[in-house]
Amino acid sequence: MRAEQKERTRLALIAEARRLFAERGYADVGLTEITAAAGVTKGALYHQFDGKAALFRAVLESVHQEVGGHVAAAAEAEADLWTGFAAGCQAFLTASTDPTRRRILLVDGPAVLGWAEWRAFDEAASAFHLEEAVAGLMRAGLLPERPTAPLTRLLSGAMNEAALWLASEPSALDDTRRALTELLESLRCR
Amino acid sequence: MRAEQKERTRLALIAEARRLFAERGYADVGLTEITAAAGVTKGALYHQFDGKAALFRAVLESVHQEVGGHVAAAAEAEADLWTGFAAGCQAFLTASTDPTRRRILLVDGPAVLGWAEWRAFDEAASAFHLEEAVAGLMRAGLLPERPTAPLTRLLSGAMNEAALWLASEPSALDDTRRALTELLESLRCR
DNA sequence: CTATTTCGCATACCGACGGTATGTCAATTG
DNA sequence: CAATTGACATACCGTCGGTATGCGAAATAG
Repeated sequence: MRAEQKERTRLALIAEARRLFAERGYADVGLTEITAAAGVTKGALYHQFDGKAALFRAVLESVHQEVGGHVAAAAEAEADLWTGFAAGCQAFLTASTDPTRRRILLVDGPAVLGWAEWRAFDEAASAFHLEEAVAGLMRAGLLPERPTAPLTRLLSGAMNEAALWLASEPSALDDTRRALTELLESLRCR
Repeated sequence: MRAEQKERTRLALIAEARRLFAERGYADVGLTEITAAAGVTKGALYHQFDGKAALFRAVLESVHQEVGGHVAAAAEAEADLWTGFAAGCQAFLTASTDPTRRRILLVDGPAVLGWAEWRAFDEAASAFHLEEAVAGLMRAGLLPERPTAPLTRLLSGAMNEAALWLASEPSALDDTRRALTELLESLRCR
């Protein structure tokens, strides 16, 4: 079938683009290199995507879905609401630190798509879980009742930055996980 | 004097580049437009800087210095150690939200220079104050004794993200300032 | 089983961009 | 005042993202 062939090309382009973007960054990778790695030509790329930014968007989407999946899985594996929340945060930290995701997700993402669009993706994936969790914890009396959005942004940013930092200081992993746990605990209602 | 002329050209290029980068982002502004706005040609630019990225580096440096100055001024205006810390954080939030700084500092900065180099700039300016403050608060017994670096990164990231978010939700300013204050207070030793 | 259409993709090409090599002229210096 | 420096302009190059067009195989109709 032709549709299968089309999908194969799409997936190959996304996979190779993701690999190269993760290694060297969006700006330093040309379409020629991506298409060559995927075994097609620029014509194929422009048949599948609206341009370089659109290809990046597709890559970012796959990254976001993976991260969101890890976060949700870790959170749901815990019975307790608070424990699930903490586990989700740690899972987010781990998933975002992964070198196949970090740069695409946290560095190039906002710059290429603009922060507003990047945030829309973030919201649809991992940040959605985070804000839902925050809201749930407030309802359960585990966090003080406040507007959820600002706290969610603060927490999201803290974890994003920590993930980037861990890339350059991998030995600080344990300390960082502890610091994150303590930060969350300090917010908890007693 | 010739040196004065050189400095004038440098400053004009930095000023115009900053304005344009802040408005439309690094990738969408060509050197032709920058040099035209500064009243010189590309030759002058390449005489002063090693390239587009080097010009951006100079721009980022000026932004960082401004932010660092605001943070330090706000912190030193308070007599109390903790109050100065909190004021510095709020000042950082305000200074980073400014549209002439936000995009350059928080979005394009990491993408253009790479996160590692961006962080070196951050460290030299505002993050230095932050980590010093955290260390001082631990010595004074106002924060639990822990490794300073992870907590500093978490706080820095939280404020960065909040600043970006405020750009799209300016009405949330008060809520966000409160949320930041409460976050800091919750960390404080009692 | 051919004729025709469809569509995934390759090829060839364009304008614009970042970057470089070279030229020029005023300010400095001895 | 001759020689030199250096701040800058001009002209040019290679490469990139993007577009227009054509081809050939698979799907579909008669």
